[in-house]
Amino acid sequence: MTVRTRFAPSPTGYLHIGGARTALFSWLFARKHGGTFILRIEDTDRERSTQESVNAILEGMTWLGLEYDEGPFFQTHRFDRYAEVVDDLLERGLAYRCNCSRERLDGLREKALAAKEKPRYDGHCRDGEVSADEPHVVRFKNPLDGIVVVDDLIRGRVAFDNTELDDLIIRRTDGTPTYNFTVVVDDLDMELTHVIRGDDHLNNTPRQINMIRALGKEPPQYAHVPMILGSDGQRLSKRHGAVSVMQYRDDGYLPEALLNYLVRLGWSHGDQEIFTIDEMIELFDIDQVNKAASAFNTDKLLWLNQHYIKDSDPLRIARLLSPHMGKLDIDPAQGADLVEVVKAQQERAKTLVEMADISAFAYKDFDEFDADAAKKHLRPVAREPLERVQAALSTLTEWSGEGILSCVTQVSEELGLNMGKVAQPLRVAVVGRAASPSIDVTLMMAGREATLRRIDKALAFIRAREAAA
RNA sequence: GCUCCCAUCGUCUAGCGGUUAGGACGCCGCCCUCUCACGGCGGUAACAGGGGUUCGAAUCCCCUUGGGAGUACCA
Repeated sequence: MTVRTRFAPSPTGYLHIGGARTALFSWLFARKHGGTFILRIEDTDRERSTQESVNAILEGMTWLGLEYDEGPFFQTHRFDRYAEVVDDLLERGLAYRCNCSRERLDGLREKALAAKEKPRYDGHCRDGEVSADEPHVVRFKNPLDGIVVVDDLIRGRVAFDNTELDDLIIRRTDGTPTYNFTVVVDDLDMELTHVIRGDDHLNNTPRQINMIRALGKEPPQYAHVPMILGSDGQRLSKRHGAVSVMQYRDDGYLPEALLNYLVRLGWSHGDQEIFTIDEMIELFDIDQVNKAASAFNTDKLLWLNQHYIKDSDPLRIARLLSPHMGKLDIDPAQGADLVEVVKAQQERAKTLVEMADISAFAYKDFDEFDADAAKKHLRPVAREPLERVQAALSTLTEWSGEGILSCVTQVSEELGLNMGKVAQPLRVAVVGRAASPSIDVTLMMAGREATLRRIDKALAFIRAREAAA
């Protein structure tokens, strides 16, 4: 039997972290077993579904590299099929028309709550004959007794009593089908073997199984993955910190870092933390997935992102970094070789946004010195070292790392100072702040002109300071 | 309220009857060092509580507590 899994988001928003992980697990499971991964858009809620969301979800999947083999299928394109199945159920007496009023339903609900019971439809129309000509919904005839067992790949055996379930609506008054029903029809029609989805669907599963059985079929295997919580331990939701996966791209994260982070959220393979995509596919196993919800932790994502930035081909990083430079009004083609910049900054940046920020000095002058750095390093004592190093640098016939370094060491030796006493003021003068790659690389990045010019500026700064003292 | 699910360091987790309860992120030291990083070394820190079962429980069972989900003519 070929494995067939699906990811079935509803297009009522962007692809968020939780959805992305569910998609990842489904995708990995299919890939591991040489199966098929299907994308299905559950857009039966026509009020809230938007094309914009569909695009956002597709874009997110693409960015993460979670390519699907079939789909995307849209449920709104399958209304004829759902109608057909509802009619069949109706004919076979496994579903019935119901015209109970909103008021009656509300009353039922209130009464149940007052009696400390679970609100349930009472089956009022179950045996009645509501005409197809009057407004009505169609309800599924849920078994009245017995238990439904969900053999969950992650949770184990979970049993529900049929008396806890009621006759759910499968077709609305306006003729459109409802979620729990379309899922059943689709999962069956698409011949899914494994349904991997969020924990929040566990309670829907017994109803779905009952419908599947009514349709004369056997349910697929289920695996309900736990939720992802926000860093505060609260549930991640659209209104609570669940940001779009595309936001992570914009914030300078690499897709492989996000994927690696996500796969370790709720799943593990011994003590291993770093997984290539191939390793994930090879090692992933659904029954190694944790049962407990887990909290999203940005620090760890940051660590992974840095790891992947550090380990990646500089050429690729440069390509990904480019748009972030653009946001800083920098055209990387004008100035230092971006690939060289990446090589110099690879182990200094946790995100591409940060890398762009700390590399800007190689392309344009900064507005002002970082206050702390200037206070500490652009002091009167730094004046002579700066003047000397500037003089030495200006005589360099070739602007090279070796030449730059020898200027700095030579000046520090002449003045009997530690190299830091020369390099730090020089660094602050050229970069505007106290941290940058090694001094030779830094000056190479800034270039001869900018270096000499900025030293002038730093010297002016020191003189002004002396004058003020 | 009712039904269902869950519970190991702050966080992600290993553990699947016998371990000094391991790793990772973070944090704190030290080393490296022209700064920042990287890297190396070391440290901090957990079995929610209570009952059982057992020669022996983080591991199995029950209860409590605490989280979460569902309870829609949403998905």
